[in-house]
Amino acid sequence: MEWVEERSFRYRIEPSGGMRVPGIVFATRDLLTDAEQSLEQVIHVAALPGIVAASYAMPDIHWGYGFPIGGVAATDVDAGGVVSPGGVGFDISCGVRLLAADRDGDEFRPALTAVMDGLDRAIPRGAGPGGVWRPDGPGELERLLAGGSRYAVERGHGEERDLLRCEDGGAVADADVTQVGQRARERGLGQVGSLGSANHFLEVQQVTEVYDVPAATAFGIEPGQVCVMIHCGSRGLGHQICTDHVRVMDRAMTRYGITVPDRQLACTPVDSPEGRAYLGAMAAAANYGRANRQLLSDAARAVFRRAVGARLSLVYDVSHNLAKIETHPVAGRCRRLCVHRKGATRAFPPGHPELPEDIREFGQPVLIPGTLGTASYVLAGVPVGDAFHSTCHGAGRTMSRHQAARTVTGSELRVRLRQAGIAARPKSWRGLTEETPEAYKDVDAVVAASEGAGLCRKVARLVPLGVVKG
DNA sequence: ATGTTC
Repeated sequence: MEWVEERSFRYRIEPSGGMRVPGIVFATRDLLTDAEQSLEQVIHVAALPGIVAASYAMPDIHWGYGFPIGGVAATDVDAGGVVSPGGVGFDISCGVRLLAADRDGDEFRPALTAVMDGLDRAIPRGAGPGGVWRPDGPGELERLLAGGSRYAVERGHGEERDLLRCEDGGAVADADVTQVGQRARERGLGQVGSLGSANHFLEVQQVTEVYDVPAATAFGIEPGQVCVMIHCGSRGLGHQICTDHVRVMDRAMTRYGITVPDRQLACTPVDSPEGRAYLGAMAAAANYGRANRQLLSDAARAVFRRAVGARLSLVYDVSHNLAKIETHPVAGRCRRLCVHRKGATRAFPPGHPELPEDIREFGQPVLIPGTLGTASYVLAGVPVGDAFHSTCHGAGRTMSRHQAARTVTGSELRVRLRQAGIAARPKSWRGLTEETPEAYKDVDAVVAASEGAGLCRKVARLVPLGVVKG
C-alpha cells in the first residue's frame, strides 16, 4: 500500500482501483503502527458511490465493521450518494456528555468515597437489561425515540438549560419510529438510562490543565474543578437497528446496481426507501442515546446533591457515531452531503449558527473520553478545520479484547488504580481487564495529532478521580 | 459496541 506524508500529521493514499477519491489520514507514523488493516478499510470506503473529497481517517483510527473506527465519509445526496449503516457503526449515537460541579477538587476529595458509593448503587451498567427508568409502555418508548433528551427533561429528568448545551438541542427532528423494528423496541425498553459495557463509563474527574481560558470559561470549566463525564450509547436498541438495516441494504444493493469492495459496506442511495428508512431509524436511536445520557446525568445529579450538596451544570453533549445531512462546499459549490462520522466527532467552527449563542464564538465543544485511568479532553472546533469539520473521538484500540485481557489480571488492575488514587466501582474486575490502557493508543498523542493536523484545538485536560464501569 | 456466535 502506497501512503505518503503530505505534510505533518497528514498522509495521503492516491486513488487506484475502485477508489473514487483519495484516502486522507491525519496521524503520525507512531499512531499508524500496525494500522494496515484499518488503512485497507479507508481504501474500501473511498469506493462508495457518491463519495466526495476523500475517505478520511482520524488519528485514533482502528479496525471496525466495514468502515474504520475514526473514519469520516461524506456522500453527495443529490448525486446518488449512499448511506451505509457500517459508516455509523453498531453503537448508533454513542457519545459523551460533560457536567461541571460547583466544587473544587481539594474541597471535594473527602466526599469522594461517599459519592462513588452512591454512583455504584445508582448507575446501571454491564451487558443486558436494567436502566434507571422504564417507559410505561410502547407508546412512551416511541415518545422518547422521537424526543430524546427533550422528552427526558419534559418528564422532569433534567433542566431546560441542559437542552441548550446538547447537540441539536437534545433531539434530532427526523426520527421515524415506524422504521424501528419490534426486536429493537423490546431490547430498548429495558435499558433506558444505562451505561452498557466495554469502553463506556461514568467518571468523576478533575480539570488539571486549561489551555484556552476564554473558551473554558465560556464552556463553564476552570482549573481544579470537579466534573462528571458520561460515555455511552444506544445499547441493544441501536445495535439491533444496525443489524436489521444492514441486512435490508445487503439484499437491496444489487437492485441499485451498487457493488462495494466489502459486504460490510452495505449501502443504498440516501434518496431511496431503504436509505430513508435507515436514516429514520438511526435518528430514533440517536434520540435514545441522548435520552440515555440525560437520564444518567439526572441519576448522577441526585447522588451529588444528596452526598455533598453539589450541583452539576451541563457543559456539552455530543455524539461520535452518527450520519448527518449537512451542507458543505465541494469544489466551490454548496452540496447537500450525508456525512458519516464513525468514531469521529463533529467540530463546528467558531461562529457556526447551530452552536449555542453563549459559546458560539469559541467553536463547538468536543469531548474526548480517555481510557481506564487516563486523561480525557475538552477540545473545540477551529475556523478552517478539515474532513467536514470533524476530529478524533478517543484513544482508539490497538489490541483485541481477548489480547488485552491476557496482559493483566483484575487484581493487578485493582492495585494499579488504587495506587493512582482512582476510586473504581466496576461491575466486575475481570471485565475491566479488557479495557486496560495498554490496549489503547495514547490519548495525549491522539489529541496532539488532531490539533497538529488543524482539526481542533485543546481547551482543557481532565484526569479521573473515580470511575464507574460495566 | 452487543442478551459478547442467527
